[in-house]
Amino acid sequence: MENEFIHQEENSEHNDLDDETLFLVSQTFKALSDPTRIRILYLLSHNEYSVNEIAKKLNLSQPTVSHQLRFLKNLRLVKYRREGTTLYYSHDDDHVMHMLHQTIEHSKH
Amino acid sequence: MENEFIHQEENSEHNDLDDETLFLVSQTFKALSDPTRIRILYLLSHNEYSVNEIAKKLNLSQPTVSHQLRFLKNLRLVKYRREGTTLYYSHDDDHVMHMLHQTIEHSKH
DNA sequence: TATTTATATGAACAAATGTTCATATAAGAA
DNA sequence: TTCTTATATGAACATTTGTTCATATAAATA
Repeated sequence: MENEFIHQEENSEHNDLDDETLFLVSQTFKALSDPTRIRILYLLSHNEYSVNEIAKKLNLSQPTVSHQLRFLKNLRLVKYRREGTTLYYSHDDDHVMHMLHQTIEHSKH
Repeated sequence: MENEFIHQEENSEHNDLDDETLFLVSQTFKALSDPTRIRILYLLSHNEYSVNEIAKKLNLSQPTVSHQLRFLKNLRLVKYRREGTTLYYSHDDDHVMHMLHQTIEHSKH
C-alpha cells in the first residue's frame, strides 16, 4: 500500500498556482469578462473621456459607468485627471490593453 | 437646435464594438476569470489529464471538473481523446494559453 | 447480462454580479 | 451662499455563476 500521508506538494510538480497569483489573474480577466467594461476600455484605448462622455457614447447610464470605472480603477486599469468638476478617464495598463486588442482581433476571424 | 435624429453610428468613429465580437471577447475572458478554470487550464498547459486526474490533482469534485471542462470545451479551449472509458483532456487554444501564461507571469511581479 | 469504472448531467442552492434609482458629494458660477 | 453641473455612492433587485448531490450514461469486463 502506498503512503497515504504524502502531502500533495511533495508529490506534485509545478502544476498548481498559489492563491495570491490565482486571485490576481482571475481579477484581471474578470475585468475583461463584462461587455460594458470591455466597451469602456476599448473606448478609452483611443482617447481619454469624461464619465458623461463615456455614458453618452456607449448609451449607458451615468451610475453604471461610474460603478464600472471604480471597478477598473481599483484594478489600476484606468486612471483619471480632474478638470474643474469633470473627471477625464484614460487607460493605465498597457499589458491588459494589449491583450484586449489581441483578443478583439482574434475574435473577428 | 441640433438634429436630434442623427443616429449614433453616423456621428461616431470606430470606438464601439459589434455585438458578436463583444460576446466572443467577453466569453473568452470569462473562461479565464474563474480560479477553478484557471487551475484546470494551467494544469493542462503542462500535460493532458483525465477528468479524475484533474479532480485529484486540484482537490476538486468530479462533477465540478466535468462542468468546468464542458464550459471550456464549448469555447474550444480544451479538447479530449477517449481511451476506453477514460477521457484525456488537453488544451486547444494557443492564443488563450499564451495570454494565461503572460498574465500569470505579469501577476507574479 | 450484470458489474464496475469513468464521466456527464440536471436540479437545487448560495454567492457573486451588474443595473437602476434615489441621493450624496464636490467644484465652479451666479 | 445658492444654484448648477459632474460624478460617486449605496440599497434594492434580478440575473448569472459555481458547487454539490443524486443520478444517468457509456464503455469495458466478468
